[in-house]
Amino acid sequence: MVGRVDVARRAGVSPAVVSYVLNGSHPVSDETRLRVEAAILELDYRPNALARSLATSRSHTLGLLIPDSSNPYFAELASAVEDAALASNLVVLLGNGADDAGRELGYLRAFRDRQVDGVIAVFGAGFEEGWREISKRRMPAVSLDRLPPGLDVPSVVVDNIGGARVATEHLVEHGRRRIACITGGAELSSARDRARGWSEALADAGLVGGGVAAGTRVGEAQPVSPLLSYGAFTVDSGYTAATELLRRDPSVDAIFVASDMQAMGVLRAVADVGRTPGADLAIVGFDGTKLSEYTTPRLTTITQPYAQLATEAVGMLGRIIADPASDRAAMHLVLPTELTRRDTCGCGPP
Amino acid sequence: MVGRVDVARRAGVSPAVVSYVLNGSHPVSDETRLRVEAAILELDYRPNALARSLATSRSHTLGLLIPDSSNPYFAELASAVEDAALASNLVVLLGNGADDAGRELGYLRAFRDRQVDGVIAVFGAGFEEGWREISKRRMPAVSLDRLPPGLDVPSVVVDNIGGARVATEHLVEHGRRRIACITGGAELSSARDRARGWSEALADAGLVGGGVAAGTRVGEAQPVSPLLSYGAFTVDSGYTAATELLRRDPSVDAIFVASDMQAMGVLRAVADVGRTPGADLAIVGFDGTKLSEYTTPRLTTITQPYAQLATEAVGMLGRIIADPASDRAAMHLVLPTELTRRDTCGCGPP
DNA sequence: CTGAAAGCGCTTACAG
DNA sequence: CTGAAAGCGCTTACAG
Repeated sequence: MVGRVDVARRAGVSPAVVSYVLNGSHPVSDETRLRVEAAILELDYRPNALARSLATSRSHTLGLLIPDSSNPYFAELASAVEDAALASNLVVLLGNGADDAGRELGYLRAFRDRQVDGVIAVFGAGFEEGWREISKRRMPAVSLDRLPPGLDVPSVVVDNIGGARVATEHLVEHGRRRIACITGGAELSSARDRARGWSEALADAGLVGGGVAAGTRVGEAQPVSPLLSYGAFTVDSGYTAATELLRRDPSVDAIFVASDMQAMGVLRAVADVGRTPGADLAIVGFDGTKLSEYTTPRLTTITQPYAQLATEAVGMLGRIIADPASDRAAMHLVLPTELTRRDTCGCGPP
Repeated sequence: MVGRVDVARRAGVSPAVVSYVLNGSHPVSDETRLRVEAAILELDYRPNALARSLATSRSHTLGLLIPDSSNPYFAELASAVEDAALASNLVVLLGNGADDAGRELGYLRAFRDRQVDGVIAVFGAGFEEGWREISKRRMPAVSLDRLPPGLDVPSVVVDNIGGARVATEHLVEHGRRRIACITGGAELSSARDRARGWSEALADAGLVGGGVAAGTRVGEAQPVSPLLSYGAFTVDSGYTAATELLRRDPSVDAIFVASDMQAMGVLRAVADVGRTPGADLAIVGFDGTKLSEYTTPRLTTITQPYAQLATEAVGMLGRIIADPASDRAAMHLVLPTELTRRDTCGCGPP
């Protein structure tokens, strides 16, 4: 492998000078610079990033922790983060926590060992242990998509309560009266806040169904309403929940589903029991994944601003890296969502 | 940050000894080992992987290049690779080529600069330039999911021709006579081979529609049959292609769609024109993504062995890394697919 | 503007 | 079994 020394020799300068022209941090005469640049090109030299990182304490690498990278929603989110990282000249080290606290912690350590400049984490099972590790190691980090239970950490999330309210209100506008909610894991702020928004909207409309034990912490959230079902943000979970819900209470005339993946499962379950989405059962999802546009019928959903979420998260991380002493507790960003009207709510053909 | 020297001081030994117990590569007295281990625990010391890599020339990091990581099929494939990598104690550096040759090359360089132990690549647009870079830099690498046009490189792929044949034959068994094919980009071996399998099955059954300019290279593949449509492995592409196809030729009674994502778009298009999948139009997809189980109607598809593909790819890469002089040209693996019968083919309710 | 030298945090012959 | 020392490939004061 050709190294800096080879370039120096070829250009007839000292190795240090090669670094100087590489980094442009030091004055170099034009004539010398040209010779070195020529040598670099001729030898097709590329500096060893590891050695450089060791010397500079900057790896230009970002650790990204995702709870389930094969889930299309997270895949879209991760892809957006990667784009934003690339724009900041950062390469992504990817960790799929697989909703396992041990695995999440393992990746966090692997990231730290490799001296990532920072991490963007969507924690699953191991939020508390994970964040403790991050704090202990003083790693720059921002929590994306969800908030840790009871911890004050830099975060970028969407207005889950607001989005869920809009979704539910839209269902109410369509004349629905018995509106259920199928959401994700009760330990996730995103899942709980979406249930909360649904609950609040119902209360405002004078409808029954509310009561989510709002503001609860891990373990405390209970499906206090028979119309509310906690599960997981997966297709299977949505399928199971809807099957169960419709069996238990056929009078349900609408469902706010807190993720598109679950909504796809719900659509399947609804077809199984012979109901017609958009007609005798209105449905609104959450996420606005690319796929939501192609379901049959088309899914009405709450669209998240992926690119913006990613850009803001990377930006926030950049600020923390630049100024480690910055007040991280004050870094919280909540982005708005948007209602995308399609067919399952009743706006279009069933 | 606590370093090896701190541990050494605390344990009352030389820094070298800390390395010895860390790596277990050198004899150390039990008593000393215990003292060092205690110091490591007390100081919560973790070795700097960058420094270690610089000294050992092994980064325990793998570069994974994906053409579109937000596409659910690739997300599942990437996730499988990550699992396999983890099992081999490798962390994944992820690059989303975004079907852009320049971006692919950029990631390849970023991987090399960071001294990845090897790369697993699913090339999009820049197969040739990308592989040239890999060869020039002598990076251990294996091509996953597709073969480069005209290049002999280590690869792990699925039996695309065979799978497509099975899919098409199944359609024939259902009594279909006018069977179209919607596939991916004509420059991709996977897309071409699936079209080829379809064509061969038609010929075997004495049906019209064949002719894919089989064995073609980039740019030469032409949609020689009006029943064959090249596009891209995305939902939108599938939607567009099916809309166009059904408008042009309403007599089509079946479609073999070469990817599940496209099939989801096809399902949407079919609903738009008022046809009924599984009844007056049979459909079989390809990939066996998790989502395919939840479409309405349920998608019959050719299932790929994700975990096995990933494990074999990582294993092959491991062999190349272990023995750089190994005969890479001889490393080719083709795994079988499986027909998953559901509803869109006519086996189940429409 | 240029270069010798120390340092980044490890590994690993080699000598003792 | 233990340790001093060279080396991995860079960066960056510091002196000239």
